[in-house]
Amino acid sequence: MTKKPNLKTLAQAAGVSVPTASQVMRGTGRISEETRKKVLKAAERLHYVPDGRAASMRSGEKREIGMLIHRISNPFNAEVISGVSDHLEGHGYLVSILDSRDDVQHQKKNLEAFIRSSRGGLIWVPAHDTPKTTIDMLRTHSIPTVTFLRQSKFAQFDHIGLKNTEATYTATRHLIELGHRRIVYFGGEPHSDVRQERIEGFKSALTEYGIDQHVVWDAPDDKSSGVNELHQLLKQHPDTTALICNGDMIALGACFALQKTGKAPGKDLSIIGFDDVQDAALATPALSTISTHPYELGTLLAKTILDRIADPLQPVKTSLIETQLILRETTAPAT
Amino acid sequence: MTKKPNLKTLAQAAGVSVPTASQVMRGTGRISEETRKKVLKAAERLHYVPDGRAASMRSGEKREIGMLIHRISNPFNAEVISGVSDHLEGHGYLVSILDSRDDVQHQKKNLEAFIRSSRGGLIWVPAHDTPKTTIDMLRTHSIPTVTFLRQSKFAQFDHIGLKNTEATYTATRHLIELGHRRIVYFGGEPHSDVRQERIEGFKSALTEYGIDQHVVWDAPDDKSSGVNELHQLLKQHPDTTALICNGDMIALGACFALQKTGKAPGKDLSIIGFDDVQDAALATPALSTISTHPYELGTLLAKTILDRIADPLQPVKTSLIETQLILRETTAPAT
DNA sequence: TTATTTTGATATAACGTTATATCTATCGTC
DNA sequence: GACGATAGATATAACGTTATATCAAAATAA
Repeated sequence: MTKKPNLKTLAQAAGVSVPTASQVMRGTGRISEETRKKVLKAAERLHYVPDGRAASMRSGEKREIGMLIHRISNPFNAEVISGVSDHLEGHGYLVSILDSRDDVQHQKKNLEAFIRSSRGGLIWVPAHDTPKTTIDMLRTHSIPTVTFLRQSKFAQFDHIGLKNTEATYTATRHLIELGHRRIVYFGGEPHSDVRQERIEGFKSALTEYGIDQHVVWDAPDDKSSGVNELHQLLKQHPDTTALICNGDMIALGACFALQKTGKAPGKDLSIIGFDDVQDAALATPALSTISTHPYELGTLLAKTILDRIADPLQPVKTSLIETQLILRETTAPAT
Repeated sequence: MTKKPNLKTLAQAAGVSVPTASQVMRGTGRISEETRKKVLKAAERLHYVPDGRAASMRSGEKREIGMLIHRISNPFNAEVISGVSDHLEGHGYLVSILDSRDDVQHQKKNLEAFIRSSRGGLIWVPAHDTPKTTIDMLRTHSIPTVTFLRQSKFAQFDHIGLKNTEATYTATRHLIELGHRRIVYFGGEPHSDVRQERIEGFKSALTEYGIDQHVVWDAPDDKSSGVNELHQLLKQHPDTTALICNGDMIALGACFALQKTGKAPGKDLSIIGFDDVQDAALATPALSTISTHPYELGTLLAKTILDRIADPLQPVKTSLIETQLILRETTAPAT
């Protein structure tokens, strides 16, 4: 087992100096065709790969971007990641993912390690209730950062978000025009800012049509919670005719629970989800939902972080992505 | 915007030498309580964070493990990742995820960048048809590597896998004992070794019971493919009474397609999935499936890579995880 | 011809750590 | 009071790169 080759051994093998070898490997400087070939040949033979740590430390360039997100298995996030990776790989960056599991402890640990590792930038979905100290940590080390989905209360980072208020406003209005009057906002956790925005759109549509019963139901955003909580909800508010859900998963859970009791989503209770995950279109009945454009969001994130890295002092930017109401089979006129 | 503090500025601020500051930060060496406090105070004030690149380069320690997997959004993988992270974070490692999207081009790019970045180890699901050159690249740089799910044909790495053959053997046998005779292996891609193992178990059970019709149906492992391909399958093999599926997603797709045509999974066609994803239990009807133990698998992966790092020359180990046949509502006696 | 530029290479220092060796007090021991 | 041992600090070099300055030889210009 021979030791790992470095520039020194490579230079010796090729019969040139260390800086020359370095220049050949990077394609910079003035190098004759002859020595170029010599070095490349030796590099091939030795399987030489530069040490990114040393290179980055000396040059100050960081060719790695981290994404710290709240749920790695969320299919929406997976699409975003694809968009980010495709764009950044094209610019020579490595994109690596960290999972905070929406837990501030995990998040803190990950961020500390992240800062130590000196990457080029951070694309981040802050965990719920992220404390100010965590934000300060990032600010202090002036790491190029873009948040998405959730915006930090405490610090100004570049941000790409969704037009949440507009989205739920449109969805709620659609339900009202179908004749629904008892509409419940279903799911999400109380502390979530994104959810707050969505609730705002929900309420403003209701208010606009003179409906003053604004029911909001807290529940985790997953499928099993949708199953369990729907019963509670209907027990407490039996006159409910429609749901605006905080996510597709809880919406699908609600559909499932409804069917178990012999009722039909759409016919007996109109349900609108959020995200348009793959399952939404494939469910029975197919779920009406609000579609975002995750891949495009990813591309925009990539561009934004590159801009920020290129010019760290430019003013902070916020972009909001349009959403689209997709009507499938779980929405119908109120009876 | 002041410059990033380093050991030198920290040492100056605390009025000590650089090595002393370093020792305090790492808690090594002989340090008096007095100077310890001085340094820690200064570190706090300056928000000092060590540069992991420099530390790692000098000490040779790499406190970061990479996971390169084929589908980041796969809920099974998410569980594995949790298991790995929980264990490795406890040992002071940062776990970062790379997504190959099961594409050898992406995989190669990612691995090259990975090698440059000099991490401590790799936990890897090789993409389908991973070429020998890619394996050689890893071997040449002698990176501590553990594969899981899929094993590399060309190189000997530590490996954690599933008892695939045993799993499908048991499942198939169960179907036969329920009276089924026309059983089809449904889904997966022809090149997959894992699938090959599963097909082996499937066939050996059939053979054991004297059934010599061994139908295997190729199809991508996602839900929409299950929906589309089931019709083709039933057209070509109308006497099919049961399916062993290559994954839960395609199984759920098949259930869905069946229901669309007015038939009932379980009653009209028995279906067994693989993985036991969250949706399997929540579907209507609930999916019978083969459960693996992803979190435990993750823990085992973490332990294995730590062992390998601790002693790179020890003999290669392979462990296979037990699976469990979970009977829900999509399996019933043949009529 | 001499002066000047260009080409192709190299020497040197620096990035921020940590390992190793070294050094001075102070302490305990007989 | 002489000696070795130890506590607590530091000097120095090294990890593997790249940026900058430098240099000799060849090419071009005056």
